Amino acid sequence: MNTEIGSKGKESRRRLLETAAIEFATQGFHDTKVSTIVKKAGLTQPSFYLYFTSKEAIFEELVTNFYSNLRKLTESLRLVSGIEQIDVSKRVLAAVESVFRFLGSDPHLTRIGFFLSPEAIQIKSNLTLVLKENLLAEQRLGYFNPELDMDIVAECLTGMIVHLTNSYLLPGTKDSESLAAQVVNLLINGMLPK
Amino acid sequence: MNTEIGSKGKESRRRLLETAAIEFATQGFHDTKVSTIVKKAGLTQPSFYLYFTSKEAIFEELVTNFYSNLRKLTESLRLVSGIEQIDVSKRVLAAVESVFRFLGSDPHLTRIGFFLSPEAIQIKSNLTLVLKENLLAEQRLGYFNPELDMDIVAECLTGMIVHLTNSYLLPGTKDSESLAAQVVNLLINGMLPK
Amino acid sequence: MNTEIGSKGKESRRRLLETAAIEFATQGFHDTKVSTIVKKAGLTQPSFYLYFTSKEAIFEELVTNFYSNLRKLTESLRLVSGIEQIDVSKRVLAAVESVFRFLGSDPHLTRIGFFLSPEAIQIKSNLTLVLKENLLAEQRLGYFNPELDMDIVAECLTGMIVHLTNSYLLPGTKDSESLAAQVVNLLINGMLPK
Amino acid sequence: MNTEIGSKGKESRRRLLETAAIEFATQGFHDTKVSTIVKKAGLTQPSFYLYFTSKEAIFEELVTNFYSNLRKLTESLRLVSGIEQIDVSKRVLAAVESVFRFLGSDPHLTRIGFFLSPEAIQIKSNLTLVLKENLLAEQRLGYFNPELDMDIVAECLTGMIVHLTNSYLLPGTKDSESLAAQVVNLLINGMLPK
DNA sequence: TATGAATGAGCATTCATTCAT
DNA sequence: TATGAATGAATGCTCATTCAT
Repeated sequence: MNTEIGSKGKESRRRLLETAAIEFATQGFHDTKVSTIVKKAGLTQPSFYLYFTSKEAIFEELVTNFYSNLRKLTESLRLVSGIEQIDVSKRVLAAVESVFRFLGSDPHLTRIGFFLSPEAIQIKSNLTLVLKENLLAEQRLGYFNPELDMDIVAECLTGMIVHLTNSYLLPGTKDSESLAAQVVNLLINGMLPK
Repeated sequence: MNTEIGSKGKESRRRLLETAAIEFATQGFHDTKVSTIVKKAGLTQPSFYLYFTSKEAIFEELVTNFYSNLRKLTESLRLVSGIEQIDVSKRVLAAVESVFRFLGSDPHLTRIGFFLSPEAIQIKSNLTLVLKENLLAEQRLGYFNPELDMDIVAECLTGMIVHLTNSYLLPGTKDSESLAAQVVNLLINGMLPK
Repeated sequence: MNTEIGSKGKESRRRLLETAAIEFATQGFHDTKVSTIVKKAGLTQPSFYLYFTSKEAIFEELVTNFYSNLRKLTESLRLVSGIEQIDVSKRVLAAVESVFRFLGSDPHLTRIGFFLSPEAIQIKSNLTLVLKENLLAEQRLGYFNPELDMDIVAECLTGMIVHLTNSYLLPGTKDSESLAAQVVNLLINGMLPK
Repeated sequence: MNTEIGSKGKESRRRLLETAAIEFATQGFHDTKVSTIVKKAGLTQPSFYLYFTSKEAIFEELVTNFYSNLRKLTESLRLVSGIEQIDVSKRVLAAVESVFRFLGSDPHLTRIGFFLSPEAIQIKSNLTLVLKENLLAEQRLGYFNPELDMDIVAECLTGMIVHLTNSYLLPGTKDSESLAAQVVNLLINGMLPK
């Protein structure tokens, strides 16, 4: 931990992170053994501790990576809301689509951050928050029913996204675009016949 | 060894299940120790194995309990759909409300069955299935937009229910009735202004 | 750690303490392995942790045992000082002799308490203190040179005792009585010819 | 690999020895890590093995340094005994004083040689030996009580010196001169009133 | 029905040491 | 003369589980 890490070390460290992500995502935290990680990364146990202080630490780093990526996404969502778009549906659709695309971009990390980490609740609520803000802005502009409690709406949207991610996106059964389209259509138009 | 369990034994067994449910729900499977369960249940470790063959077994029994309760609920939902009700909203509301009430009735078991068990996906899909069937029936009767893919709608509904359960119901922040009302209103009417 | 310890358990615990004392005394703390202790005590590693929370804990218990035995001795020395004795030499001799006898009674514990434990300094200073008090009492009664700094004298006496214990008593080269006699004679009469 | 050590290398080697002495003296052998030594010496682990074959080796070298310094001292003590001095007390005092001064000159090395090394007993007995020889010479000249067993007297003197070194000299509470004065006075005159 | 005592199997972590450069 | 990277070999400790009573 003392010595500076050169390019070879960085590569080893990267490989450990990558392998660990797969293991954690598929086996869970406890059933993932340090011995397995290093074996699959082509290293030995002591090397692991050259780069990470503990099994907890590498897990936490993965969670943090996911979280900070998610934050970048939510930042961008906040900005997008200002950009002009033809109609509300399209604007919301674009947002939800980008969320699904993000979640599908690194399935292992998503599984870890959303379903395995103790901070999952906090992480999800970060997403909920930005969704709510955008929805509130639209509501103020008169695009949405003013009686809706946007706290709940945002939670519902998060719930749908999380669940569909688990059911269709991570297994690869459906793609981000079609999921987003259906979620947004349902949410905006409701179920009643036209 | 294989003698029938008397009343005292039944009581011990019940206490173990009860304690285990709390521990599993709050600590997770791996961080729950058999030693802790028995200590809190006022027994010793060997006694545990008088009633359960393993730590996995008691966990599985809790999951099974949750699952079979859920099945009873879904059976009742199927029946209810036949019963006459003034309008669609009321019928759907009644269903969603009963689901929330069920999920809130034993929070520890819900947490275990929905969030901790490896069968969580299967269990949720059982709920999704019955929701879908009911929605399909209404759709066939013309109450819902015929273009809606009820598979997705049901998954979305499940997603909302699961997430709100986690965010509001289990922590006790909101009650089943208000949660159900808001979910159903949103789902049926959508977000557009009237 | 939870369950009450019955007679069989007490015996196992005693055996572990006994074995550990030998190992620590002969190998030192770090070179004593828990695996060795349990093997020599006829047990397995987990059993060790049934009775002691850690390797540090069993070591500390041995140190504490030594220390509390020593305290009993020093208490008795304090009392003895009141008892009438023919002359000073005899009184001092009796005290020093009892110290040597104590130190020789459990050589392993003595080695641990005096030479291996981090509290060794404190433990020795406890002995020094009681020696000083007794010497001071005699000095006040006019039996000793009033110019002597009894702090230093007591430290010197402790130093002699500790060193001779290490050089002659623990190896078994000389016995308590002769060691005490020579130390006391030297200390009281000095080296000058009569 | 086997090249001579240049001035830069000598400096590194010296720094390692110096740092190691501090670490060993304050942490003990096992709790001193090679990684810590090199870090504090501003080097890396492989460099350590450029100068010392093992952790044991550097420790041994420190012990040897102490031992050979001590031998120089004992040689000088042997010589001094021939030099004329006004009276016995002064001669003995000079000897004890020089011992204390030596022991106080490099506290870390003293701690290592006297209290940490496995050869501590042998090292101390070297000191004891020369003290005994000097005392015996004086005794033969009639300056000391002919009945005294000089083996024991020398051991006692060593014990006092060692203990006072630990209690007062190394902590810096008292200086060599006053310690020597009190030890010698006590030893020569004894405790009885004049 | 219950328990005091014991254990097999495993796991994270540490550290002195070395290889290749 | 120096170091980034890596490792062999241990070791303390935990936990679910069982034996004998």
